[in-house]
Amino acid sequence: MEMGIVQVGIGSVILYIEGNKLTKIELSNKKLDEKECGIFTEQIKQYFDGKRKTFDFEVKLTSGPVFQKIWDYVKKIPYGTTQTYGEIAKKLKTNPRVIGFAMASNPLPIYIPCHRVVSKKGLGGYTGGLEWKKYLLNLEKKYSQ
DNA sequence: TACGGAGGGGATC
DNA sequence: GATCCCCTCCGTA
Repeated sequence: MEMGIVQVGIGSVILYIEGNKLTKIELSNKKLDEKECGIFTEQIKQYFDGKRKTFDFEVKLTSGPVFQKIWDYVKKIPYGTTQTYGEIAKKLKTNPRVIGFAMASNPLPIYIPCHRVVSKKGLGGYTGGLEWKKYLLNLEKKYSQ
């Protein structure tokens, strides 16, 4: 299992790579030492520089069919925009509750832009902490203009 | 089989 | 507005 670390303004992004595929992304609020790891760290860096809006490396997702569907849909939410749990639930003919659960168990934040999924009333929650969610939304807002 | 989770909407005060 | 309550449902243990 290989590992890559990218340092960003708010903390560090830790990437876990198995074979040629990204298996897990972890968000840390600590400043960790950077560690290059091929296209994975490269694309993440570009994303945080506002130079990249989509990722095209291989990933490994292991979960049930419903979550796969939800993640696939979330991946298609355009850069710089947001959608509510309710809207997505309606599109996929399921419950907002299920969407929330899918986001919470999503192993690949950023790659699957769950920060673009917000609650109808506010921000909703975020696995790596709400600071990250705000940071990412702000970043995309800044670079999508 | 039971349980919980990053929501939503309606009823009520 | 602010609570409360009930809906609903997939993955994990």
